[in-house]
Amino acid sequence: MRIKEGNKEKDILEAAIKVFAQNGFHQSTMAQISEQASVATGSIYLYFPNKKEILQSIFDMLWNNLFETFDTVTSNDKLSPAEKLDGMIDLLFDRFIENPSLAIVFVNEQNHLLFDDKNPFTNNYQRFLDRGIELVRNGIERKEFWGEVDLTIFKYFIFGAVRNLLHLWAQNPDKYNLNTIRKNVKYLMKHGLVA
Amino acid sequence: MRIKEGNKEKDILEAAIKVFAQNGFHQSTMAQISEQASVATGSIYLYFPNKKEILQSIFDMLWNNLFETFDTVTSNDKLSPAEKLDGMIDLLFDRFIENPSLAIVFVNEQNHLLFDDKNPFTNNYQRFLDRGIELVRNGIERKEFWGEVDLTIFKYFIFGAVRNLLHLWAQNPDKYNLNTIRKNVKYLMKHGLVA
Amino acid sequence: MRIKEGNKEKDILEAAIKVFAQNGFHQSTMAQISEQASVATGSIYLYFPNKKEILQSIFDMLWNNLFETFDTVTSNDKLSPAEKLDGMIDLLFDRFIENPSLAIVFVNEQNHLLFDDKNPFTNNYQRFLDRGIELVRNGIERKEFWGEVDLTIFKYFIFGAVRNLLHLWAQNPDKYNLNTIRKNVKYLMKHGLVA
Amino acid sequence: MRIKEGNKEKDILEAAIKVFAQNGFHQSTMAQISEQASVATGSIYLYFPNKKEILQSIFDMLWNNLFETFDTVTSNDKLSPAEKLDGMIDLLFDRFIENPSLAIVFVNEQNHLLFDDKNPFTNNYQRFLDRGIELVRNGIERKEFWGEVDLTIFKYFIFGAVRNLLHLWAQNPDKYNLNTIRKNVKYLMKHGLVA
DNA sequence: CATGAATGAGACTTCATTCAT
DNA sequence: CATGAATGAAGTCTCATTCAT
Repeated sequence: MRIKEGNKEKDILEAAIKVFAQNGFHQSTMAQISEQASVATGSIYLYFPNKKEILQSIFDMLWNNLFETFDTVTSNDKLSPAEKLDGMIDLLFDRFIENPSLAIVFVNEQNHLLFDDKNPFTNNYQRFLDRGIELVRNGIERKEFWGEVDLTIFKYFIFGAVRNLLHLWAQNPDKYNLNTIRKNVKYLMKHGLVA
Repeated sequence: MRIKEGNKEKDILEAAIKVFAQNGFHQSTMAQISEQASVATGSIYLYFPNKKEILQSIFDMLWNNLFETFDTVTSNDKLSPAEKLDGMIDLLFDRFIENPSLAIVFVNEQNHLLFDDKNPFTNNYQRFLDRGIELVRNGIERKEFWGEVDLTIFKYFIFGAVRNLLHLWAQNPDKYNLNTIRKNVKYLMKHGLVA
Repeated sequence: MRIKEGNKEKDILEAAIKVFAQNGFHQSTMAQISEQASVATGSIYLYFPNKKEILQSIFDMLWNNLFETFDTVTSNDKLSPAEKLDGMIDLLFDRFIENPSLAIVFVNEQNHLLFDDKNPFTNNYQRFLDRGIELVRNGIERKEFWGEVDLTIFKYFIFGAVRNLLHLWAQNPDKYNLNTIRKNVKYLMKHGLVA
Repeated sequence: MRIKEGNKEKDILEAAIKVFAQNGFHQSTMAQISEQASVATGSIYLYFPNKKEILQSIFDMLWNNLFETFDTVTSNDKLSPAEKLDGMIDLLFDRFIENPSLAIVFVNEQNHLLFDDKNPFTNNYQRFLDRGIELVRNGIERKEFWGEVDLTIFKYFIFGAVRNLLHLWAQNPDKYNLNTIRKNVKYLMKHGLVA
């Protein structure tokens, strides 16, 4: 038999990320993905039941991955809530810094999946964000954060901001310096615009 | 005489907003739009050359509209830069408060258009945002705002945040109070999380 | 608008009968049908939701039609049960005599539909056969028919015999004379082989 | 040593019969057959050149088998033509009584093969039936059978009847008693419906 | 001999767009 | 202007067959 050599599933996933990033999910065809992955079109279906599931898998991978690394940030008891929040920002940025295409897919296509049906990945996605919220709640209790902030609103506020900046960067990784972006985000998140 | 020929173009546009909001641009069909607009499918092509141009027009309308109302906020010389920024936030939120569907389309589909080709609307969209940037620059000069902030980054930061919160609200207008969201946004934008 | 001229639905149905007869249902493609009907492939879907439904419609038409003409045979009270059965044989043969292709489709493809799901046409198909059974039951009560015969078995016996003979004829309408076949069927049904 | 290499060809054939009976020839996949046979998909091609040939082989086997046992019935000179015909009916029914799946395949798929190309099995199939015809001709000569009967027509008549009844039974072997069916067939074949 | 991953041709179906009325 | 039937290109997915191991 022809042994499943290499990691064709991973090849396909990476090809899909590139293609989705370039054309958007709906403009991308299975043929494009298979070509990018140097694989026959039909072979994709050995690994994924359909096109949507490929996108799904990309996000599953992303959030599982992110969620797993979460503890590396928060387990350190010496850090203040604010520092831990900074750590989460770093986690996100670090995850994408090697892969701008993934950032673009993340920014553009996640909504397509979010409200469709109960997706398993939603769990880790939401769970990740909710851990962040815990940090904020903690900071409020310690009087380090402003007590009037609505936690859910903050969650969407900062997540939207980060997402949009990732998009800006990913669209043109050479033009914007991700570390500058990162620094600004951390500052604005904590202190806002007003001097 | 033809009774109430009304404004068929507007009917179509409004129908499209609803349909796009519900299914997303690519999942929406011309047939759905025409039905929602109570118009024959072929009639759409009397007003728009193709499907994409409908989306385009939605954004044109949106940003032209927004850009036009801009002066109402900034012409008042008694207001500080910070107050004017608040005014821009209000402008955005007010624009969507009557039309959650438009908010959803705005949030989900704008990216599809942004990097495609030179779109005319991009002008007013960018122009609107850039006026905001002027305000920030002004505030920095007056030492009211933090001087280290990168203007472009701030632009994307706050725009992403607002966009994501509009999405949250539009998805469930009865659950979240847009004014609470608005208040939080204004505060976080200016003072951040830290007490 | 382009008015639905002629009877395109009927054209497609007739084309499908020809194509199905020639290649069998599964070997037939929508493209073949559309070509035979002088219609664009996509147009078929204006009239039928999918390929299987075309086959379905063929049988619906066939059996509804047959069932409707049934009374012309049985309402005549002067006829004996045997004569009425002969009349049913005639009904069947007459239905196909103008359309050998329909006979072939009928013989080859009906089974594909029969056990799939509850098909509406099954009703008229079964109803037609069951009317025949009523005639037999009647004949038995009058002592005109052999009392030991199992009605269901007879139903399948004679129906299978007729079907197979229709196939023989339809495959080569010029070689076999349908009236000769018909005469033999009637005789064998009633008196069997033994002198 | 390779334990029980058994007869893989036979395994595949039997698996195919089951699978074809359940789904029909065209709905059946090579993968289903290989799984049912506990064999790798590719292995099927060591024994059969393609899918159609499997079906072919099933019928070859069936008719060769039937044809071989034929003499057991007709060589007995003490039997009348009518009794010999009964014997042929028995042959057929006995062949299927242990294997309803084979009956279903036989009934549903034989036509697909019959008019395709010159199939070798057609020989034994036709030869078998023609032997039956010889018996009828013989009976006619002896004035035991009705002289007006067209031999070919009778062949298709009785074969269609039997086939349809086998189908009825095979679809639900527990509901219908094959011996009752057999008895009815023999009677109807010889004496018909009329008392 | 045996395996089953890989292939790629081809089928069904959708839908933006056209155009005869 | 308006209509909606008709078009046909294009995309997703299936599956018989091949072939490297």
